[in-house]
Amino acid sequence: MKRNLSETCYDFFSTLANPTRLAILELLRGGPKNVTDIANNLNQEQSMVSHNLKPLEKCRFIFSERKKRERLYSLNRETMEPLFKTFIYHSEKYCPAGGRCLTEGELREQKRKDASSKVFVTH
Amino acid sequence: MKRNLSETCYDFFSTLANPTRLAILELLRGGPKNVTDIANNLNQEQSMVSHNLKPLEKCRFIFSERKKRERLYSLNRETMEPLFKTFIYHSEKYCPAGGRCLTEGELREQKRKDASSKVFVTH
DNA sequence: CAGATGTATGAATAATTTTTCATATGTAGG
DNA sequence: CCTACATATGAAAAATTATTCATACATCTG
Repeated sequence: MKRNLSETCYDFFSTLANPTRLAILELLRGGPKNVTDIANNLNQEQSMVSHNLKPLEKCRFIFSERKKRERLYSLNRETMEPLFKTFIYHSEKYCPAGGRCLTEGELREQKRKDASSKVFVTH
Repeated sequence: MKRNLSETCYDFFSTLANPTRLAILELLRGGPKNVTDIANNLNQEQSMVSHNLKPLEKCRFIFSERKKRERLYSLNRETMEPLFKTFIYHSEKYCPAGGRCLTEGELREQKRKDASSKVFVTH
């Protein structure tokens, strides 16, 4: 029952496509934290943090273990660091507009640059 | 005006978090295609394909160039291949359930395995 | 075991995103 | 310049996802 990339990737990327969850992942780069700490750090409700931790753990971007009363969440660095690295490389090379995607005008400008510097690749 | 990861990553990952767009990216691994070809291959409306091509190009996951009447879209392999590679590695190691995220039961089972095989990392 | 602390859950509402359909724009050829 | 082909766009409707709030559950401590 092999499934193709586009099917299997969807959970993976949609779990990452959320500002709160990305903020949690970034926070956990600094080390394991419990739910309350995460909520305080991000200025978010505890229940919202819990709701968002669930898909992150389901996809195993984070791990968790109980420690006394609390539950410590930690980052799956093996996956997340390469992912962040690819993002950073891409955004620095292709999206120099402060790391975000391009506006219409910026896109036109980039395409012009690409064309003149032969970076443009059509394969 | 440096922005943190969680802000800048959002466009990047949310553009990938869509089945149609993932299918387009996968299709373009096979080489450049025009809009009509993509629509036919995916059995989707042309307008829907166009709508989905836009964010992909905005984030520069794909490039495009006009060729006579049509417009040829091609994959930014430099970004997409490492991304797919990270996904495949992750899903094979952490989500052996056919490449998708885990169900409740599967997650418990995995955590048990992690614990016994010392793969579990808390950092 | 009662209370305190920490976390998870369900369900309603709110917000965002996707899809569709009609139509506009852009380009090449006769 | 008229027509056909190729692609893009806007706006409404549909679908999905996020957020909130109340409350349940689980664990530790005295």
